[in-house]
Amino acid sequence: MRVTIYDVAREANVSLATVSRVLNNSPHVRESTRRRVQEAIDKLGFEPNLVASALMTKRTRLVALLVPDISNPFYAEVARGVEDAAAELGYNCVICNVGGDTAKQAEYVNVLRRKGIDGMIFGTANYDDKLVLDLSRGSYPLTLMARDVPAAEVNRVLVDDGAGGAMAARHLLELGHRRLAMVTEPGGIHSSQERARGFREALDEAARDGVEAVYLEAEGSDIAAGLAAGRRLLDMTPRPTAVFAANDLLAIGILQAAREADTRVPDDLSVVGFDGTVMADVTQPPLTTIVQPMRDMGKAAVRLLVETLQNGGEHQRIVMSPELRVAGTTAAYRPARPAAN
Amino acid sequence: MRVTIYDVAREANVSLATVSRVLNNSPHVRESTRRRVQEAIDKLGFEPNLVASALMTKRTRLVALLVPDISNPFYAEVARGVEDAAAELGYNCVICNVGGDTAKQAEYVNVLRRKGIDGMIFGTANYDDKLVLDLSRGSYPLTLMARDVPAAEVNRVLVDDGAGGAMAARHLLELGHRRLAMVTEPGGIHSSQERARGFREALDEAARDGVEAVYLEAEGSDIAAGLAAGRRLLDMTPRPTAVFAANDLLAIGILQAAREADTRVPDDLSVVGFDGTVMADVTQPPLTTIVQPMRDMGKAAVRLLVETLQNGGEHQRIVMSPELRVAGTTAAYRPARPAAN
DNA sequence: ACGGGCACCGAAACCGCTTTCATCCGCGCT
DNA sequence: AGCGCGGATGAAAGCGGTTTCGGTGCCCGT
Repeated sequence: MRVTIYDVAREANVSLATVSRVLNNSPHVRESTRRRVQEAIDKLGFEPNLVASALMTKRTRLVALLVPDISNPFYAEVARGVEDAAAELGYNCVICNVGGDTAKQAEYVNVLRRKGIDGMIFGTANYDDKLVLDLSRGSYPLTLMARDVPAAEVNRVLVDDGAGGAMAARHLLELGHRRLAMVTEPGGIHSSQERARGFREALDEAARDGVEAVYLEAEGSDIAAGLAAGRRLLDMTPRPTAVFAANDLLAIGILQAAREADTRVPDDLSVVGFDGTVMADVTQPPLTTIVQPMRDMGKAAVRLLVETLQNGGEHQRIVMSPELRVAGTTAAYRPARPAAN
Repeated sequence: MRVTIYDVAREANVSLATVSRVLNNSPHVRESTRRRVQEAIDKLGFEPNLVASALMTKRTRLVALLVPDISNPFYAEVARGVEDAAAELGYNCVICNVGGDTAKQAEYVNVLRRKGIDGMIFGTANYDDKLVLDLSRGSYPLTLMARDVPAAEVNRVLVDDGAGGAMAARHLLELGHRRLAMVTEPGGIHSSQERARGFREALDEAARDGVEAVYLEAEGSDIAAGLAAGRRLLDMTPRPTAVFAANDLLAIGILQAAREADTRVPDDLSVVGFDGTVMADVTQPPLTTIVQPMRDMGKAAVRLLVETLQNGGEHQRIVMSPELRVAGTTAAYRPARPAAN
């Protein structure tokens, strides 16, 4: 049987209450008794059972992170930030892969709450997520990551997707490209739409000198979808000279399509991605991309969550800025295509 | 105040004990009472507090996964498998990034135990990890992943690293390479040494026809370390025509070094990696590598853990086989280097 | 000398569930 | 009719802490 607070009390000749006070650094305990208790604790090697404590205090110091898929480098990077910050603040972090499955997500949330998890970070909410709305109404501590649910009363850590899209557009325009394409993620993925909006608006602003743009919706968010979209793109006439993909994986797929078609990147086609995961560093050439501060986003998410856990105050909203990282897949537009290589 | 088992008892006109029996599917309750209780539960929307239950049963249905870094694609993939299997078995999974820090790891283990985590999966043990040995002596449920601690009484899920190394060797020999190199991870990383051993032994076996091999220890396990090692490698005379790297990141670094040096892969240099992470798919050319069944390893690790959690039986040991995946970075040795391109 | 206030501490209730143990009841058997 | 038995149920004791509430003892002011 493990040593309990009771054993300590007896050893130190005090009551349970006093031991508990010492454990919790209550100010109302004489220095001499505190020392006596501490000695008993050390002598017996007592380690408080946090489950028991949680039953009374209703705090497990556990938070959950819900993501579509932890093996996706973007979420892995976010998770790293989350766990780092959580650990620093004395929390542990349970991870859940919910895929795209709403029912699964609800099930997770249910058991997590029963297990006493103090709060959650959603990296996976839909635009009008019913679950998030319900939780927020029940004032369960929440912070949303990267995806917003406008109607909910919760914390949020977002990235300015619109600004990111605009960065991509301006970068390509500055390189002299005038026939552009954008490949978006399918369906109602809000961030993808925002990126497209920012991209379009930045183009419109510069439209005086005849910029054309075509928008393609991919069938998925992964490399395969990017490959398919890339093929379609390269079949167009006239062909775009530059393309902006809503995430790195799509961009990588497009690189592969270009290689298939013997289209040289960046000579014949410039490509810009979005996210800035490690994957962008290992392509050849390395991918020019709009990078999100993934780790910092994760850290900020926990900080907000823990803040409301401890002070319960107003919900906060943090919007982070993405950054253009120019690498090898973008180059100045060259009007005359060189003779067949 | 949330509804408790006590409210249900009153509503259904039974005692707490009976409600508890219904909740736990105890056989000793008459069908009619079971139904009555169930109705009360539904009516009140009762959801059992698992913290309270854990206090009594000593089971939180929480397991922990300790890895050096979740943002490393290898561990992210493993984590995915772990979480999937855990969820299937009714467990949740807390993730910890321990880096290489032994003290940090001990600290994690300490608070996890206090929080009542049922068992742990170590993806991060050293060869003679003191902590693992202590835990195993205290018969705390454990399973080791990918890294072994021979002296410990625990479950383990391993990959046959030696066999993997041998596969790499045989593949390169079959392609006609005779001047080989291997780049290992630094220090006492057991798996890396095993891979080297398997590689060497397979070479020795075929050594009759004059095979040379050089072994290089990288300064780290990441791309940068691979790049540095690659540079050294390419400076050698005579230069190896094929290289086996102890992991994909090192291999990718070597590819980058080759590109710097205008050495064509696979024409002038064949490269084999180890792991089979997504990163191997996005290099150009895609990396030939020895793939580990990362997800399955994660799943198996949880299954063993949960098994000993529930039945407490003998500790098991599973050794999985890696597989050679031939992609674009390996090609037949061409004795005469073609004229300058 | 005496009342009031404060710092410190202990007794006991409590968090919400599980589990043991005793009780009760109905039934079959002799 | 009396007895033993087994299955269903309830009372109560935990699990290991936290927290409230009240009681000391001591110091201070008057």
